[in-house]
Amino acid sequence: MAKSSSETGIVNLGTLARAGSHRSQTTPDTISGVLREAISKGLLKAGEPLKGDDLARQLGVSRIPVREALRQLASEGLVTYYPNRGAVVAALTPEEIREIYQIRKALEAHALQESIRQLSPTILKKAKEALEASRRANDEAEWGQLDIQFHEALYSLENRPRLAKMIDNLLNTVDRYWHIYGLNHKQRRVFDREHKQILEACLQKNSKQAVALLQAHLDHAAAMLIRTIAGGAKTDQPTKAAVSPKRLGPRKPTASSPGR
Amino acid sequence: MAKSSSETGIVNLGTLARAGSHRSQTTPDTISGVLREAISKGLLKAGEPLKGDDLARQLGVSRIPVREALRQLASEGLVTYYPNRGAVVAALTPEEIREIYQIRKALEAHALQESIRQLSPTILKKAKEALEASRRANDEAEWGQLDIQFHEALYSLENRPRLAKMIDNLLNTVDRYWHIYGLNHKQRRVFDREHKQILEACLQKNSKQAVALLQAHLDHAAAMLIRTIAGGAKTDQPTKAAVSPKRLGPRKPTASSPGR
DNA sequence: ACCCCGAAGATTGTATACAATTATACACGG
DNA sequence: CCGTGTATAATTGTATACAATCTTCGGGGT
Repeated sequence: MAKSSSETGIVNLGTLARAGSHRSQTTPDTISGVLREAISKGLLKAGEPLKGDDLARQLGVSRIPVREALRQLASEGLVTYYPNRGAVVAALTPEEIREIYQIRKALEAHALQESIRQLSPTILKKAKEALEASRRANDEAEWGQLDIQFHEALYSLENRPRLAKMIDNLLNTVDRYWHIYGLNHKQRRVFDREHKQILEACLQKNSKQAVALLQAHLDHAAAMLIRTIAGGAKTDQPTKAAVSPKRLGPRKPTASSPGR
Repeated sequence: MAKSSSETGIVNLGTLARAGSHRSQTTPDTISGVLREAISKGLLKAGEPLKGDDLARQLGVSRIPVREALRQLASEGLVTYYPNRGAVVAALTPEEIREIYQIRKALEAHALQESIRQLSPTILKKAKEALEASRRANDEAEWGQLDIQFHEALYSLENRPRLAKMIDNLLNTVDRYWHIYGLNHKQRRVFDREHKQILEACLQKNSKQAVALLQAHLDHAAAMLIRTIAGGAKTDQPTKAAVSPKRLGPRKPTASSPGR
């Protein structure tokens, strides 16, 4: 078999698979985990084709489990599936990002509201520590992790697995744009102050204010991100205009959603 | 090959596949559509194993596309996947149902709030018609369909595909319990009155009240459903205790969720 | 009788092979 | 030069075959 055209990017997924904490019980889950991380961290560019053969070879498996992983990611919205033409990393329009942040606002506000009455000192301490650690973080990725830890600590998601999954899913979907533009870094000051305010409201069990502050925080983040993406000359790919190496036509992707 | 043990229930999926509107572009989507419908309509009982071989034979395909469909449904939460032991129809505990309704409340309240300012007369008329048609509906399923139409008309989900998908997904997940217990029928009066009130608030563009009424409506529905399930001697299966023909052990299912 | 162990059957998991579809390159006619 | 049609290559989609795992059932030991 002659070498396949483009080796699906610069990233070595095989390495990621072995190095990372992706030792799942099943092969497709391992693969979807690796790809999820690669996508949410911005290592794979939006629009980039995810070819079954390439991925399979890089990961040392056949295309069957790869297909299953891709289908799962498609169902999560991280990947767009074009029938008979394969999967590409999902590209989000500013409008979609806006929608996602609106949904996040609704879900996370709900999560915090429910959580705030039963916030134990232990949890509050954990949130505070994440916040403080984030001030000392010295790279983008670490700050992002701690940001998420801070938020999720306050939400008390342990007993609400569905809510947790939905929020995580939305986070994963937008995360990469923060990484790509290095926005976390630029906004650290602002976000840190907002986090501090939210935490204070939680300490005072002032749920109304905490929720309002959280919503404002998410609004700011969304506005920042959308402004950067829409306005920024620099779109998704670092230098050259290669959004879709093999550009995929205008055909619509599978809805894959419940039909009503 | 000797005949496989149990033919995956009483339902003839092959028929459903050909009869219904499940002519999707891809085989796995067709299959997931059929199964989604069968599950959400309550034709497949909670805990019932979904064996790859059976489904493949009934649908006239191989197990490969079936596996992909099952994985997608697992990602949607309609099916629970036990590694190396296959998939079963997801069983919801009262606690999970409560969680789902809380999430629905958050999402649908958001949807309605955003939608209400731009509700056109056309849309309001459509909602009203659905409501009126539901009064004339003479079976469970039809009423359910119109109920959903009424709600979704008011939410204006056309421009918010992710939100639409998430709401639909939650609906699909809990729907079968209403069908199984025939609860829609018993609650028609109450629900109809509540729908009417919501519609009136929308007509007056009173978004605050409309949202409050919607939330109360969902709270009532959740309470009703949970009371029935938890209290009802009749659990999920009609007569005999056959929740899991081949009972699946206590091993945990795959999380299949983003790992943090 | 009970429990532990092992073999047989059933079922899932995946690699391989092939069919179907789509993209690409190139010659041809306008 | 440009659009069009056709051959070729690349890629996806799925059936089949086989390996791995799990469940069940029965025998031997206690």
